[in-house]
Amino acid sequence: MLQTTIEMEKAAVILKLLGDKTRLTMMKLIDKQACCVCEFVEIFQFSQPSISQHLRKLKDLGLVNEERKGQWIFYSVNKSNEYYSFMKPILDQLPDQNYKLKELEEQGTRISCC
Amino acid sequence: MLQTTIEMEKAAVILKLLGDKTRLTMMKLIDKQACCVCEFVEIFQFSQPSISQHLRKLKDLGLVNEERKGQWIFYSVNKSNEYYSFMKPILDQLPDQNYKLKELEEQGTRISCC
DNA sequence: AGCTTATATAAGCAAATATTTATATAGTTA
DNA sequence: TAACTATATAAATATTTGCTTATATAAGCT
Repeated sequence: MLQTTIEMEKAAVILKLLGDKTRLTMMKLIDKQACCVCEFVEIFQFSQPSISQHLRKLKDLGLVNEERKGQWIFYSVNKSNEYYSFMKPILDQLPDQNYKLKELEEQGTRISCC
Repeated sequence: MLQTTIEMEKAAVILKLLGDKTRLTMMKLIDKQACCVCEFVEIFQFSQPSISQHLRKLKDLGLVNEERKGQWIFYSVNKSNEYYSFMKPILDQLPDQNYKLKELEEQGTRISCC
């Protein structure tokens, strides 16, 4: 079975993006289901612009999809991106992060959007 | 088949280290055979301290082994490190970098050590 | 021992990155 | 249309990173 390869330059850029705990957790979360910005703000306890800028970087590489639903914008992993197969084994080895969403629900902090 | 997981914190740290093109290329090279510092200096055209500092970071996480042979120190991927299985699928998807060593040989720039 | 070669460490600096506050845009609702 | 909510963008700033030069350490050679 011939292993598909990725350009070194591109691989490094993607790994650098994933090498930030916030973005890595985001990607693991939205690999399973779409999340909106306000959820991330709650989960990570960073300012909204900070969250938006992380998402922007992921979007600039095409790693995520955004879908507007009314005033909310939902982000999810773009599984048809050419580099998804490169990232998949990484994401698969990460522990499930959905408990973070569950926590929000329990706190009742999970906002109107979801 | 249960997928082994890695702590998020640790995963992010490792990905950040691999998210540098120099270190990523180093790791791909020494996944196959040990290389010494002087080779890296030739390959990457950075100062020797710069190379040593990259290697130091990899060593601090236990990702590489160092073996002294006389005045040279050879570095190789530490395959018995607990996180090697996390990195392996990444390294496997990278294009082979051994042509860089071949180039050194052809130039005759490949130093005494090897 | 003294010189040379290979590597590591320390210190300084420049570039890149991530955060914040302030402001703009876009959609929703009264 | 005016007020409100969600998100994006811009600008300022703090932190981190990676490089360089200078210096230290360690091994080999004469």
